[in-house]
Amino acid sequence: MKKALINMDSGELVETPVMNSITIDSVVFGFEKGSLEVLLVKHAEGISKGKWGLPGGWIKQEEGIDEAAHRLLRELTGLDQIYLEQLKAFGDPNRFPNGRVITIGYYALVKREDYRIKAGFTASEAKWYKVREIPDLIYDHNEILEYSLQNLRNRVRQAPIGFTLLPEKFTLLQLMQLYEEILGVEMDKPNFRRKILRMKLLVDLNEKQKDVSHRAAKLYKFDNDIYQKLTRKGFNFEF
Amino acid sequence: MKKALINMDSGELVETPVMNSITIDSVVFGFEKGSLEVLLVKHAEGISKGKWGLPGGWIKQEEGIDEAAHRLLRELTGLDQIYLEQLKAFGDPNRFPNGRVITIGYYALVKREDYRIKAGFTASEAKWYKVREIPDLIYDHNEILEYSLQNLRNRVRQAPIGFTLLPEKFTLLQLMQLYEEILGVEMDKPNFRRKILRMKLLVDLNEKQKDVSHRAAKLYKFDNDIYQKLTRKGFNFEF
DNA sequence: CCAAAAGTGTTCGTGATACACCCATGT
DNA sequence: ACATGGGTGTATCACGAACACTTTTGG
Repeated sequence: MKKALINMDSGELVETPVMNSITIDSVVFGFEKGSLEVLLVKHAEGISKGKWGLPGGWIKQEEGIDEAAHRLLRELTGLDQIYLEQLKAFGDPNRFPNGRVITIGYYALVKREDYRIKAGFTASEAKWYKVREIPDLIYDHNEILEYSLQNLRNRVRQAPIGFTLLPEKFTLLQLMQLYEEILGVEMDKPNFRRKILRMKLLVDLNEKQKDVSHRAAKLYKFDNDIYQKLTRKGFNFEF
Repeated sequence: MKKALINMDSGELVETPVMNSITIDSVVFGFEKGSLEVLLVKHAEGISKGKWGLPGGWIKQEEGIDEAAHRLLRELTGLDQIYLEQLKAFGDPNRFPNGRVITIGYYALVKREDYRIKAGFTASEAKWYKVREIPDLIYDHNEILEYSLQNLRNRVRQAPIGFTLLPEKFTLLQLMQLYEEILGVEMDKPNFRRKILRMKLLVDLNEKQKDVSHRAAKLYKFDNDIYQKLTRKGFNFEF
C-alpha cells in the first residue's frame, strides 16, 4: 500500500510511505564552554519559513520509532551511535496547524567535538542555541524543549549520562561545571571530587591537561563496563 | 472529513472519526491486601479472543491524548479524576498484527475502594491481577506492563504518588507495606515512621482504627496542599 | 496469660556540607 | 607577586540502619 504524501510543513513530496499522523522531534543537547546548548534547525519553506524548530521528521512504515529517531538524527548530523531516549508523545489536537499530528519527543546527548567534525547540515540551516537563549519556536516545540530540560535534570542525577556530553577525556572541574549548569546549582569543588571519586566510576588516565595557564588537572574518562559491573553488584548512581 | 473505521482487533465499527494508526493503552494499578494489582480486560472478539490485555482504545480526531486516556478509563471504570501519567509511546513495527499501529502507554493509580463502587464493566470482562501473576497478554502488552512497573518504582520514590493507591485514611503500616510491595524491599517499621513523619506531609486525623485485634493505629491522610506548599519552599520528596 | 501490631528510645556509622588551607603553573 | 584552578584535610551535623524495649488491645 504505497502512498504519495506531502510534507505538511514544507509542501515537499515525501517519497517513501510514512505514517502521516505521527512525527518525531528531537531535542539534541550539547555542552560547550560551560553552557548547555540545543541544536535547532531553520525551516526553509512552508508557513513557518525562517522560524527555528526542533529537528524532526516522519516515521517510515517499516521502521520502529527509536530507529526512526536515530535515522533522522543521522541524516541531520552525520552522527551515528548517539545517546537517544524517548521523552513522551505530545498530542494536543491543536499543536500542529495543518491537521492532526501527534509527535513523539526524543532527547539526545552529543559530544560537541564529534558534531563539529561530521556536521551534515550547513551553518545556516542548523545552529546551537544556549538553553537560556532559546527563541520562539514553531508549533509546541518550546514546550517539548522545556519538558526535555526537566527530564534531563532528573535523569542526570540518577544515571551516569552526563559524561555523554563531555569529551572522552575530561577533568573533574569540567564534570562539576556540567552538573552545575544542568541542575542550575552551585557546588563545592572539594566535596564534588570526593563524591564522584568515591563511586569509582571514573578511570584515572594518568594524563594531564596541556596548555592551561594554571596547574594542570588530571584527566579522567567514564567507563561504562565498570558502571555495568557496579550496577550488577547493587550500586546505584545517585547525585 | 468523516471516516468509517474498523476496530482492527474486534472487527467492530468505530463510529466517530479516530486516528487510525495510534492507540492508547493504560496500566491501571490498584493495591489490595498488601498486593499490587493491575486491571486487565478480556478481549471478547477478534483474533485474540479470550486473551487478556491492557484496557485501551482509539484517540478521537478532536481530543488530546491525555484527554483520550481519561475518557477511555472513565468508559471502563466509571471513575473520573484518576491519577494518570503518560509512560511513553511503543512503536515496534511488528507489535500489532493487523497493520502498523503505534500505542501510547499510560499508567493510572486508583483506590480499590472507589473502583468497587462504580465499576462499569462486569467481572467477566475486567479483572484485577496481582503483578506477580500476570498471564500472557496480547501484542506487546507484557512489555508495556513491565515498563510501567519500572516507571512506577522510580516515580514512587520521587513524588508522593503512592498515597493515591491507598484509602483516604490509612495507617503508617499500610503505607509502609505499600512501599515494600512496590519497591520489593523490606523496611524497618520504626525507621519508616520517623522518616515519613519528619517530612510533615501527613495530617494526623486524631482517629484510630476500629475492629482490629491488636492496638489500634492512628489514621493519617495525605494533604496535597501541604505538599505544594513545602515544594515551593524547596522541599523535595525522596524515598 | 499470649499474640500482634503500635509506638519510643538509643547507638553507630556514613556521607553531606562548609570551609581552611596548601600546591602547581603561566603571566 | 599574584591570579587561577588543582587538590587535601577536617570538624560538624543529619540521617539511615539496626535493634532493644514499652504500650495497647483482642482473644
